[in-house]
Amino acid sequence: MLDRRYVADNVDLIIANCCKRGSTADVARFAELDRLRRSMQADIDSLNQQAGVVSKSIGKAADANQREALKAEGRRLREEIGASEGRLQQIVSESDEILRAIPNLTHPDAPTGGEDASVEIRRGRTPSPQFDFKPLDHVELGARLKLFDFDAGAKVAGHGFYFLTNEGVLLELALQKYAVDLLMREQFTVMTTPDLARDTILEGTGFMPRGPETQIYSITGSDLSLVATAEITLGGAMHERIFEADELPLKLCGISHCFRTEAGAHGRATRGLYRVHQFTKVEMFAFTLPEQSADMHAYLLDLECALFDGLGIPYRVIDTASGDLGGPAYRKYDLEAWMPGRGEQGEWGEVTSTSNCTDYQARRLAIRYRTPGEKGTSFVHTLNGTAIAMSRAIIAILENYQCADGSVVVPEALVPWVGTSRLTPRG
RNA sequence: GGAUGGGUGGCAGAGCGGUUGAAUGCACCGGUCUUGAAAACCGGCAGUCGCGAAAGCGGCUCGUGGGUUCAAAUCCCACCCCAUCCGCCA
Repeated sequence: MLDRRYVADNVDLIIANCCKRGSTADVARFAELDRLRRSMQADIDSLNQQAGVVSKSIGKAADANQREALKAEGRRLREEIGASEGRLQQIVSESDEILRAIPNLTHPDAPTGGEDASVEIRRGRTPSPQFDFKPLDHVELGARLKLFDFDAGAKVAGHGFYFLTNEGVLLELALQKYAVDLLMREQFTVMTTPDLARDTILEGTGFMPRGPETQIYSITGSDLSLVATAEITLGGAMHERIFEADELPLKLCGISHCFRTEAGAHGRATRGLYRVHQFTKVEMFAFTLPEQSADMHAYLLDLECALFDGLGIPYRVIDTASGDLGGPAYRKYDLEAWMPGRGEQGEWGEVTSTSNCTDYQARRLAIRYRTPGEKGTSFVHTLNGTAIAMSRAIIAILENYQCADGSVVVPEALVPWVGTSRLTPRG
């Protein structure tokens, strides 16, 4: 959420930004409502003041007659106030709804436009593999190696769910340990996190539970939803927190399951592990001072690169275009890994993403910091980044490390935990 | 699921229906003292919204929402949250 005052004072700028972002938020309507709100607030304030004066005078009334007259006057004023407040409340709630839908500002260097406008800014250290055979996709590889069971997943929970089996499990555990080890070396505080969160926390983080187009599973009869990412819980963990400036930046890393309905995504790259309703993810999250967030963002991106370089997976880095940033992000970088088994010739597929949300999440989550010697508090900046999303990392590993005989080499970095350097087909 | 207790300013913690936006302590800021620091002492110190160029003025806020009243942190109702104990349980 942006600052109400800032939006009201910069309507043209905000409209232009919404346009870049592909947001349909009715900013002009917001501005109109906010003007109305201000003038009504002024009226109510003055009525309140009058009522207060009347109330105080009752105690000093000369006689019973005067007292009754004053009481009547007070009653009349309060009724008038009540009516005005009702109308004001409607205006506020309508304008709030618009305000919440307005996306964050956009970094001036972020490319403008839709998905096609996104810009590749970097390649990973590992070149794309050249096969002298027709590479298989991860579904086929996994079937031969018995790494997952989609039939059982569908039987138990429906399409989009799966069981990991055998070394598939070891791969996932290895990836988690690999990511966590690196992040602990980088002084992140590692934690496992709740897989459910209150709707207020989801909303504070910029997710919309229970809408018609929601990506979120909700628990009926409660205000809880399954989290779509640990970003929600890690950000929510500091709800209403006031940091001392010297406590920042704070770097957290959370392991959670992620649940997504993927509403409206049917038919699009739904094969195998690519788009599933549940996966496990190691997520990075940072709280910073405003002046630290740009550097932190670059740092999170570097860590994502280091993780995938360390796995020997080819990837490219995308500077996400304005129309694809979603609500909270001010700027976003995606890592897209090369997936040789996708499509006809192989395709890039998103494996991680890191966003600088500036103060957009912090405002709704009420996460602030205090600077010694300065009055008041300011909102922190929040950033998030995928360390490793298990399902997609597994796709990238299987497809890039496959051999002509259907075996798959285990990335050097994972061998200690997988316990073998090669996965071979089982009879 | 059952029982009890509790939600007040950055924290801790008082609070009689009107003079309490809120005692007190801690923390914090400024000052005196000191070579410096500590201690002691003096002073200041909630947030937010509106009007205003500013100084300032005014409103609202004591978990949330309703109610009683001229007037509610204080009385009534509902709900939410937190803690502890009991039951169940990995």
